[in-house]
Amino acid sequence: MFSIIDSGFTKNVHTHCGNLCLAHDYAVERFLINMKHITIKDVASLAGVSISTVSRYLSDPTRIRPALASAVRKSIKELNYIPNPFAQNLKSEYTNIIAVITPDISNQFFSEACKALCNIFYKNKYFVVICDTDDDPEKEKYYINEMIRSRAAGVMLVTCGQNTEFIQNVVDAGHRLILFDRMEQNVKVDAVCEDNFRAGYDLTKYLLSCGHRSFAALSGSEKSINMQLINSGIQKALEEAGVVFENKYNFMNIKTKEEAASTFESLLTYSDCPKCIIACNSNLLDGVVLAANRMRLSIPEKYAIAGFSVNDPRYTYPFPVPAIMENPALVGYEAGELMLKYLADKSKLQTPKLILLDAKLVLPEK
Amino acid sequence: MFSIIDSGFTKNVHTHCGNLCLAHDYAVERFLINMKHITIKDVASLAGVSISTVSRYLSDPTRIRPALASAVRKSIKELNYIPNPFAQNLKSEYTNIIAVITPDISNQFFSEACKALCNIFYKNKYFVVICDTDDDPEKEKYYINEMIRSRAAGVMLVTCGQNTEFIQNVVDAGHRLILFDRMEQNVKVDAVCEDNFRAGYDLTKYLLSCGHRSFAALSGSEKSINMQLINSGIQKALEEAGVVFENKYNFMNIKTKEEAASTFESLLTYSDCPKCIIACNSNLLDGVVLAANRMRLSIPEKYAIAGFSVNDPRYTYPFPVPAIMENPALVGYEAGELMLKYLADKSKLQTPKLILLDAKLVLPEK
DNA sequence: TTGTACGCGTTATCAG
DNA sequence: CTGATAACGCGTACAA
Repeated sequence: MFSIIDSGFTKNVHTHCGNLCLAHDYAVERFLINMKHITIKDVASLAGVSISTVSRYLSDPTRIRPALASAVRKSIKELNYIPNPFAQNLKSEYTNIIAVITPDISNQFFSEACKALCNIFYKNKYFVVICDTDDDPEKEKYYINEMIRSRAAGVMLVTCGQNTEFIQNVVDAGHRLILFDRMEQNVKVDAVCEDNFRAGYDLTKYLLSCGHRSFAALSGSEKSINMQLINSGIQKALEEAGVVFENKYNFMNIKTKEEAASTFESLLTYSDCPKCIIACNSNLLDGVVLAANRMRLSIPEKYAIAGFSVNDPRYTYPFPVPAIMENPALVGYEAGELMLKYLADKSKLQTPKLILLDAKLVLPEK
Repeated sequence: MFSIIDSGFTKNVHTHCGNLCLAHDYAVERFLINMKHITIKDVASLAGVSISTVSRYLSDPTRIRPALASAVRKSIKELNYIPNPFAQNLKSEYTNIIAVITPDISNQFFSEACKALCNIFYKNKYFVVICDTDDDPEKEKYYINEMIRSRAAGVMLVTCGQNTEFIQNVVDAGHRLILFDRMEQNVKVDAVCEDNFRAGYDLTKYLLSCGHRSFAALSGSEKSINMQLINSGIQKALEEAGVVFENKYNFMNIKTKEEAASTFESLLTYSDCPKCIIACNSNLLDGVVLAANRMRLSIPEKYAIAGFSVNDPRYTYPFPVPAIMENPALVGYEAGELMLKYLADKSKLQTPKLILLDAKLVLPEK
């Protein structure tokens, strides 16, 4: 990595496997005392061949005479030689770096998506670098710039939503960038997202079909595109059913699990408390369930709890909770596949597409 | 980044902020059509100055005549110039890359530790790169090798425990490597870990003080150093109290939350089922709590559940659960601070230390 | 098949 | 204060 895509891995086979286990005194001395890295020149002179012979050996050991090859191999082991990726890249201008830029690596959704991306790119001989932006637009810009500067082969981004123009310019400049999880409606860029509008709609339709008519909703940041889409979906379903959704029961900008729990608890003190509570993300759903457990509420007899979850609700909650099961691994996988397709195609300019993954409504078992 | 530590950031100030927003046709054309990056040479010729003048401008704009400085600035903007980090590093041999190598980024403990590391290094102008090894020794070796190859300034590693010799050699070769969360008892290397032996001991002592005398334990992989330490701690406390811990109630190698739940459920069918269940990691504790909720068990009246949790048990579980509260952010923070100290000291060889962070036993509120 | 020599983009040294 | 030039380590035409 940080090296040429097509030959970097071949080289590793010959030069890296276990090298460090055989650190020769000479190499250690040069490194520790002179702080000087072993170069191809050292290898060449020790092996008694020219630099190019070593270079050739690295790219394909069969291209040189067997006798020299073994001398070179010995020399490489002896000196514990590791090719300098910066010099390699200076020539090639290509790297196998894939940057994954997410707002919050400690969020289960993103960490699972990252995991999927790591796996898919590892298999395809790319090197994944994960960055955490804290949903800070400046940090996001910084990391994107740095990854472009590093000649990353591609950038997978979950944007905070406040770098619209910047992202458009990056894409226009010809860099391979794919959004995942969060779309940007005004940017011509590829994106792989879950269909959150549909998810909100489907879930609400189902709850209506169960006979529910009074709803409360808890959601995260109102700036979040996904929260907006989910809310639109919920609204649409309710409108179609002619159910009025009182605004005072639409709790926005709830950040933590505990905040969700206490919101639900205080909601229960209302005389006209809705019977069906929708939590619009995994964290909030956990919070609502926590509160229900604390209060030993009868679910789903007295109240119905529904929402969005990263985990399978059937095996996560102690009572029936119909929920849209998010699939971060699938989002990561699909986004990764799309990136791989672009990396394989040399063509850079394509009509950007928006891939919407189906929302999966998981119902309680009978 | 992937650039010189001391000057990379200064440069960013002048060259990167918002550059991409002003992509000039010329640059776009050169990049898209010729696939040729803009170099310092282009900037120099457009500005009508020499390469060295531009280079000087980049490192310190005040070092050249104001008139030329503004010409250079204009040229840089016009061409949307971004210094090539590979060329920079080829000269300097130093990077500000910090590699964070973890077994499973989707595990909450590690993702929170990574988050802490990202923050601390971002503040200190280092660039964090996260890698996921899946607890595969080969992947672990691969990533360590690649990061060394990339001249990473430091490597923060959560090892799978099967690369003992390899890690020792890396450290001996003078690379800055720090272990966190999991120690290696036979390697002379710095490590920052939670005191899991003490944690197991303290938790068990507390449970004994509550009057419990019959225990069951659920734990993860028996190969895991942390599981071993926790178990030793538990055993020690029990021995001291003269309580016999029946081996058949020591359930090892439980992997998933659901497996923990069903283990507990089947345990309840035993006629002599222990009254106190200890779950040795966060996931397993969640599973046991899930089962208890499902079965509406009276906790802590009929059974006591205790264990290890990443989250504050008082706000996570609907009933009292005494637990060792793991603190991944602190582990990350302390490990990061230690690395920063080493990076500041130029001295490379130190007696390695093992920093054990205190286990925090969180008791239910009265 | 092997070696020489040049260039990649940058920084640093040295002359002017 | 500025410009020419020599490195940095590697890959590769080109020459032998």
